[in-house]
Amino acid sequence: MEGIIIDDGARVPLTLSQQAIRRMPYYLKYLKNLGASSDGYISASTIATELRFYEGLVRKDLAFVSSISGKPRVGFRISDLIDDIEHFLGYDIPNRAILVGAGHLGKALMCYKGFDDYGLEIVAAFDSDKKLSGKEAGGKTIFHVSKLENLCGRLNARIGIITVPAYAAQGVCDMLVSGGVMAVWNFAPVQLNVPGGILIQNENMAESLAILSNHLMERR
Amino acid sequence: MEGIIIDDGARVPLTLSQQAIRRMPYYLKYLKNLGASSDGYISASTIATELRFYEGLVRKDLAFVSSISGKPRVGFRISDLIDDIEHFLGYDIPNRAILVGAGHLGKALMCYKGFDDYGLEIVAAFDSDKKLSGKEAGGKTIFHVSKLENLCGRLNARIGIITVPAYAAQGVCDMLVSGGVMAVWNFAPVQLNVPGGILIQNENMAESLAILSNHLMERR
DNA sequence: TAGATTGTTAATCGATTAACAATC
DNA sequence: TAGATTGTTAATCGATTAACAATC
Repeated sequence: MEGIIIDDGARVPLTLSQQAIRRMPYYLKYLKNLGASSDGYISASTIATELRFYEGLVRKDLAFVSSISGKPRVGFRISDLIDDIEHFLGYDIPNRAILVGAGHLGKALMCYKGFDDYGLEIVAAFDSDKKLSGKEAGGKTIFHVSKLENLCGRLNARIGIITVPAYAAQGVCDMLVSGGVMAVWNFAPVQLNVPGGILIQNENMAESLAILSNHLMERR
Repeated sequence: MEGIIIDDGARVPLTLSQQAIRRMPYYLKYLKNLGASSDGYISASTIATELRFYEGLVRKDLAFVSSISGKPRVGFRISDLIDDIEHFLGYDIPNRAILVGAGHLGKALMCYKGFDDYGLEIVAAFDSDKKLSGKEAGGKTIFHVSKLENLCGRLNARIGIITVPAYAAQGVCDMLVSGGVMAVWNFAPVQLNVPGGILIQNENMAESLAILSNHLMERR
């Protein structure tokens, strides 16, 4: 089993699985909602019960991100856990992003206030429609897509968000990569090709709809 | 190994894994894009290369949804595959849905044209803001949320789409369930509780952002 | 102390990946 | 025939789940 061995012989995996990373926002949200009592303590067992995860799973997840061990009979200090998870997820250092495709979905994302909580900051948007150039949505300016590669680096954007139609997505992706982004959040229903080291995170609603539809089929 | 044994002794799994279901829209999209040559044939090997899946995986997936076997040296008839996948996903019988929460994201979904392709039809929307009652977006009427439970059944909606803030999501979910939906597409960042038999499909952007942010952390 | 909670180790499960035999 | 493609079987991998020993 892969892992690093630290001083006292304990063994910790080198990286957290994607699924485990996906669980982190749920822990964070739950812990933050405890709010008032946030100078208190909480046990992994309680978290597991509330979120319907297995206890061992929660313990493993927390052991990985937590800077300190939980105390037997007491649990973890809530405020410490919150800090540790936010640090692990990098929410303390906001990630700058540019968005391409200022249609309905693109504008909805530009207007969404909640990204602050997730350390995401959309700094500008781009669209191929010249009528949109110079317009604003959610307080962010929309530029013509021809300015993308130039502005991307100057804006210091590390994330590109793609909300264009499927047929245009690969072209946009290439521009984002040459503009210097290191991760792409792709809402278009296509598999994008990128050089190694660039992360593609697909938010493909077609996937979700496939699961929903399949479930309804089975219920007939 | 679980499975049913059919006449000729071949063994086929009873259900397709969630991951496999998620791959279906990619197959479908790719096959449809072949367009012009769609009275032709295609091999699983070609599909695998194009979509960057393993050959065996593609074969297993296609064997499950395809009504007929592929022919050695020839492959599958494209139009047959398209029909089979659309049938498997239930895209030939549109699923009626109601949406709750006509904010930016809710409106974006109401205005999105692409759902036709995925067999989803949003028939109405609901919001707690009385100023929105009677308004329209994407050609669909917005009703006050107090009418939800009554209208849900009458509209024959089987899917409920939740685009309200996190704190309101569970309440909305309960209404949808008592209104008779059998599946919930949840955009709020919370784990919803539902009775057995109801499917919850989470579209939690916080999960994706966690992965993006974690990747950028590691690149530093 | 007894017991709640911790972290760890081993077993199970399921999907992916690789290797192979069958078919036209 | 030789070879491309098929479907199947076995090996690998990794995550979840269960069981357990350690700690205050």
